[in-house]
Amino acid sequence: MVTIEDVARAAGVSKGTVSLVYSGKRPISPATRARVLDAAAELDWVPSSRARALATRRSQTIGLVLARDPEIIATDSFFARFVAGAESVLATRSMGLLLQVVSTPEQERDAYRSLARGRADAVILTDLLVDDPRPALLADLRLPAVVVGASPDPAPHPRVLSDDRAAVRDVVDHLVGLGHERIAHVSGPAGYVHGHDRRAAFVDAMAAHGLDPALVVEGDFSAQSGREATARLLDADDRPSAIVYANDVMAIAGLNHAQSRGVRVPDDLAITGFDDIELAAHLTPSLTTVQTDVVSWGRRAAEVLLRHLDGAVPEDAWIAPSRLVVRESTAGAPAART
Amino acid sequence: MVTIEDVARAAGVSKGTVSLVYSGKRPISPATRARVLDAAAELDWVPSSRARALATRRSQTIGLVLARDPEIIATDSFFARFVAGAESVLATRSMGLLLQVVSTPEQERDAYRSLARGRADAVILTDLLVDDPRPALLADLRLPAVVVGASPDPAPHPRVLSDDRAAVRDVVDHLVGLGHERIAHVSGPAGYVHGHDRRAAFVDAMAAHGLDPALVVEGDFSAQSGREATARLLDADDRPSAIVYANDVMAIAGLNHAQSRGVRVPDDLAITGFDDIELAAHLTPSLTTVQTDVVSWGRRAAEVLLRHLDGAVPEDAWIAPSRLVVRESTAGAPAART
DNA sequence: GCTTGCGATCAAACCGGTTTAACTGTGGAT
DNA sequence: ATCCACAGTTAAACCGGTTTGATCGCAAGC
Repeated sequence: MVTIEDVARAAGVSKGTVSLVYSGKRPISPATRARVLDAAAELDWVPSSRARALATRRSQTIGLVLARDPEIIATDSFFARFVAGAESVLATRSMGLLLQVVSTPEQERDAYRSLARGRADAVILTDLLVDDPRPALLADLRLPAVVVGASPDPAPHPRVLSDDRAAVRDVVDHLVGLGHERIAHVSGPAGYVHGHDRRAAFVDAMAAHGLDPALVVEGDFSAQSGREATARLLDADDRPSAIVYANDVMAIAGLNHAQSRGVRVPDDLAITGFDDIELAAHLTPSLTTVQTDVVSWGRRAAEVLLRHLDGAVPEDAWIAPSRLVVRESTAGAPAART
Repeated sequence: MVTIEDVARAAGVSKGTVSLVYSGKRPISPATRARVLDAAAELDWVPSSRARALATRRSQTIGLVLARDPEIIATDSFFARFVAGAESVLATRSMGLLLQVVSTPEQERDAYRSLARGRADAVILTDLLVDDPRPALLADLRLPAVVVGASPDPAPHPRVLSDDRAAVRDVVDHLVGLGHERIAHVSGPAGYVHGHDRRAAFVDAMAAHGLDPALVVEGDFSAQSGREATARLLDADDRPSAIVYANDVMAIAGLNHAQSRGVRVPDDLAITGFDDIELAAHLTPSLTTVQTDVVSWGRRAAEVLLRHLDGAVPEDAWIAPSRLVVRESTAGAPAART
């Protein structure tokens, strides 16, 4: 394996000089620079990132720890889009994204500790729990971080935020505008901040219209749970004329379940999703949903972190608010109730 | 930052001894071991992975370079499931998965070079192109690798394989069994080995039944392309009575397009997908498809790589063959043709 | 003519671990 | 009593870069 020493020898300089040629931290004469670069090219030398990481105390890596069951990550469209967005920014600095999937709280703690001890320069925190121990842990480990999505307000870390409340309000306004009054909500897991927040936004929006926001069922973002929640709502005495789902997957499963028991969508039941996954536009009926720009979330998170690492004062970043996309699943007024 | 030196001092031993306590490469007396562990716990010390990486020439990291447009990665269900599977194995050795997304061939080359220079101990190769330069590049860089899915036969790297041909044959057999004769195929991009192979398998299976395998349209796995390919097939003079899609997303988009022009599924047109994504079972009609265990792919790929790194002779691994899952989109015999 | 200043370079220390060759003390064999 | 084997430990070299204080040659300033 060829080292900086070999390059230095070939160019007739010291290794310090070779290093300076690459870092540019001190002036180097054009002649020397050329000799060094030639020698490096000749020997096909690339600096060892391991050695560089040790010397600079930077590993050029951002950590992302996912504390979920692998199967759930798999079905979650958020994950892949977010990672793609973050990477598109990190790549410009030739930084990498180090993924770790853990299943127990101890594993999670260890993962963050090992990241803090040199595997990563900073981490991205997603899926915040209502009482999440991680911000405190990271502050303790002195590991720079960015929090994606809402987090408790006196935030120790910069955040990437988007106004979901407005989008939820738009959805409810849209349905009310069509004449719906009994509107139900299938939420995400209440333990998560975003699930919690969207549900609160739904309750608020309903209250703003003087409607009863009691029809809320908790789901877990899976198709299975969307189907079950829908069944529960349709079995109720006074079934809703519209259901607002916290993501598209649950909405699609609900849509299908409704159709399978002869409930017509949108005539008997209006349905809205959240995310705007690729398939939402390709269903029968196509799905009214809220378009979230998850790729931008990833991009912004990476940007915030890079600025942070560059020494700037960490600042929250806002994403353009999610946008309601009206399609067929909410077309027309609700059928007259009996 | 507390170092191994501090721990050694606190325990009254040399740093070499501290190191040996953790690596277990030489016998250490129980008394010393206890003193060292106590001191480490007291000081809250965890070995620096950067220093360890330099000294051991191992970074405890597997690289995964994705040469695709970020937006496409996002829609691909393969990616998240595969990563989850791989991580579930790597986690047991506290290894990480380093992701890099690149968009140009030069970036790709650089990414692999930098991985080879210490960022990763090995890499996973997915989405092989028909004439992929990467196996040769990696061999050149002396970077251990595992290839996921088919690869040209005198393979320089161990592979993780699954018999897609059999699954495609099952699909065709199933449709022929129902009485279909004009069966079309919407393939994946022909530049990819797996897309190429599945298409070849389709052609073979049709030939085995003495049927004309000419109705093949190339797609790119996106919903958009599924819809367009379907439109083209349904516009043809002699439209097919069944369409075999190379993935579920294209199949669902095709299903929707057919329905939107009044073609009944499965009565007028039978449809099959490939992947068995979560939503496939939750559509109207639910989708007949091929269940691929992508999580296992990821798991096996990681296992092969770890064994390789442990010094074992690299060996190909086989995944249980994909399984046909019959649902409503192919129910019943085709309507009588006019 | 002698300092002063400065651009260019070098040697050595350093980052924080692992690994090796050598050393010590103890008990068993001869 | 002497030698040997061996478990337990250490000091020092090493991994491959970066960074710093010192050095050197040379032109400008007085």
